[in-house]
Amino acid sequence: MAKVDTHKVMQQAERSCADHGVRLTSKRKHILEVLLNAQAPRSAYEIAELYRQKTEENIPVMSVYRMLDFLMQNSLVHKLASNNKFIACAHIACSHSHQTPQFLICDNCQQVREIGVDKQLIHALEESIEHNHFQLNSPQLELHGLCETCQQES
Amino acid sequence: MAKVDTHKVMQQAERSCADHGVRLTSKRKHILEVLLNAQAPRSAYEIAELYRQKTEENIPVMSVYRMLDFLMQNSLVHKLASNNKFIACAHIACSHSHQTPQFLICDNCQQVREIGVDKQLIHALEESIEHNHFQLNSPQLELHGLCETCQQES
DNA sequence: ATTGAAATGATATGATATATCATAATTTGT
DNA sequence: ACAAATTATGATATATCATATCATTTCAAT
Repeated sequence: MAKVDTHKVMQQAERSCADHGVRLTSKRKHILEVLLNAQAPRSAYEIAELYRQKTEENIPVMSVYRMLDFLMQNSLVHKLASNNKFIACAHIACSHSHQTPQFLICDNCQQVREIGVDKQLIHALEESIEHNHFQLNSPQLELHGLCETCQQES
Repeated sequence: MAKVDTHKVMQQAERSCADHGVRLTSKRKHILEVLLNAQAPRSAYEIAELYRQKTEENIPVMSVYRMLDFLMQNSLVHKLASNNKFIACAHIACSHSHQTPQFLICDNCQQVREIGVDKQLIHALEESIEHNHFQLNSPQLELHGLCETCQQES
């Protein structure tokens, strides 16, 4: 997870929500900040705990799930289906529109990189799949392996 | 899920286990048969229920998980991480060695096709990823969308 | 200020998965 | 054929992830 300028990202997130006429409430902001500051993907329950530490207020896990849903709908957060954890989008502050995210998940340290897989490659993948008469929804890829640091350790 | 000759597949599974010196017990066989006969991926709890119907014997879910682990280790079953369900490998009876599986998951009818994505494509994907200094474990891809039948219905 | 809509809380419960210790079945060495 | 060791399975408890539902609060528009 590359370091991000949390403040700048939050500003961009607020602007993006304002532009879309949706409300980035202070609780939703806290959730997003928790994820931005996290060093790895977090489960909803972990997020609730981090929220408590950060704000000294309890938050029901139910609410965390709802806020995560909101943040996902607005492309501020992604869910990693392969381990049931959530991660802040790495491209909130980027100007370009969001493409389908691709994740490299380190099975040793759990860190995740959100990469832009070559567009042509994705396109080719889609074509290959449509040969099978299958209509792709959203080709979010989650690829497991070892990050550079953890490769060196072993 | 294409129709398979269950009997033939089971024979091949037995041979494969024998070759590897591992025990395909009758309970493990039942679990595999349940998945071979299923029309879609099943959760461990669903498998336990199907097992009961098939054999008229109760089986603890804990045991189901263990047997699924065994079957996965021996490439007879795959787990779909994106929906926490299990599926029999579509290539048990194929002679060629198992490659990394790629799944097309229909979000409408839940059916899954295990396809061979073009090898070159996978290779290109791996290269792109290694540009990011990431060492891929096993690029199992799970792609969500609509199968041919369900496209026509909508 | 009133009202309607959206957000959040509270509570319950369902669904998925693992830890751990006990028992049974199978294999192995003699 | 028997005992010991290994492997497989059972039983029980509990952790973890997620959703359903109804109540209350907050916010925005008039």
